[in-house]
Amino acid sequence: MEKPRYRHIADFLISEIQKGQYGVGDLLPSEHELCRQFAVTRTTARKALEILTQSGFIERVHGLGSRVAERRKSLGLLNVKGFSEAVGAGVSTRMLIPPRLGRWVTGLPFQISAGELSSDCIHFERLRSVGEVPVMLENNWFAADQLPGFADREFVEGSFFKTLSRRYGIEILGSEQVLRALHADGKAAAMLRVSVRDPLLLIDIRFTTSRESIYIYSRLLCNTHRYPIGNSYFL
Amino acid sequence: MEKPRYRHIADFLISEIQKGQYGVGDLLPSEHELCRQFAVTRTTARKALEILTQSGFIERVHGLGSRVAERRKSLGLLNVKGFSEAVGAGVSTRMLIPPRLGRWVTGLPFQISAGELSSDCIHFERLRSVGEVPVMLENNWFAADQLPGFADREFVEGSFFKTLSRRYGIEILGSEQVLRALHADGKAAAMLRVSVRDPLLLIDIRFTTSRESIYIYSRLLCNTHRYPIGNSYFL
DNA sequence: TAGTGGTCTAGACCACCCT
DNA sequence: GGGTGGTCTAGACCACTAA
Repeated sequence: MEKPRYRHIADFLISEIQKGQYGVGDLLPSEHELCRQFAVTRTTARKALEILTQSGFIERVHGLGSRVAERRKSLGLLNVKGFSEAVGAGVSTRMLIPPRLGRWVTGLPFQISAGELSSDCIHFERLRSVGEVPVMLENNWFAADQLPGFADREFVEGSFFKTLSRRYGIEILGSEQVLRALHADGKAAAMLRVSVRDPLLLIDIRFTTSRESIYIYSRLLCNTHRYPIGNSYFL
Repeated sequence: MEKPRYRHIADFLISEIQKGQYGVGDLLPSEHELCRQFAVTRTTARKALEILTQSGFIERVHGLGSRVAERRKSLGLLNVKGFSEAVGAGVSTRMLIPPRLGRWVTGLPFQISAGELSSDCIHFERLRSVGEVPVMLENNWFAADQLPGFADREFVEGSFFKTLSRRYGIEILGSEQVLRALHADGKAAAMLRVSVRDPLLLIDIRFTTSRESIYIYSRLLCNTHRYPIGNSYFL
């Protein structure tokens, strides 16, 4: 039942990175250094570093060390290449409904657990644009009792995921997505500045996190006409 | 420059699985058995098995062994949960244009290399249905010179990917996808039995494979009205 | 050249599965 | 109980990076 030592070491290093003790590009302690600090052999220290590698926290360079990596390039479809990455400079985000207590969404293609439903729900809505073109209407829901004080403070660097990581030590581990194409209704058409009945892409996402009981539910409504949604990943 | 021993062992085991020496659910030789066969220590044998685990070839069960797994659950969007898996029994595939030499597609959001363009192109088109409902029109393109004799034989168990794996030893390693919602044009509407201007989901995919020079290009046109496209993965 | 990560050996103890 | 995988130790040699 005890956590293995390599897991302990990995968790420690991850929390250090999340706390900002090591910035992007910095070198983590070497394998031998970790062996000394935690009184383990290199096999064990290496296994810990391997976890960080495969989770995308570090890149290992032969002869140099373990370098803290740019965080996750493609986390499902939410990290939208072709707009927040590909387009880069011209991307902006406007908060339409700031985080606050609200009703749980209905109609998502995921089962929301009884535990979650018994908690209050925090919801917020944002509009993402490329230049002056609105391209994505984004809604997010999650259980309030797991993230105390969430609604009271600004996001870390304007990023929801950075806020989860830095403030609560929560990492996104994976996601489940359901995609549909549909006609724009009146409200969506107005928000995304398209015609009613124009085709839009609806993406429902359930993110799993490093805390077992916490899921993040997102619904993205995308105008893909000018900026299609890109997504890549590798096994 | 020499391949490490664990890589040798992993490659050997993968080729055995691809050749069908071990079927789904079968147990691979145990770690100790591999140690004997390849005259290595457990560390090395384990590292080989870890590669197979992370590539999705096997599942390891404590106290039992390494069991050959059902191949890849979520390979990008092509392996469509919510229809070919979720719906299961009622799924059918009809070959509209069997594999044959054709023109390279234009208009995909990927750069097709000069090497590929200088080769002939094999193309085929399939229609996938759930029960009587056509839900996806699928087109595939790839360089003919890399897969000799491809057009001359039937698919292995009706599966394109199984054919690549069993016949050519090629595994899909990852994919890059671009998504758009668009109006159905006349041809698409007829094929998918929807109205002209109904919203459809267009998915363009570039698959990377275990052979560096080989890519598979796919274009999927999906009627998501009744059967949305599902996709999940984990880091 | 000193320090780093990559590979590998030869053991050990334990928890788990099956019979 | 016998075999399996999970964890861990205490070394070794090598290739790579940076000063």
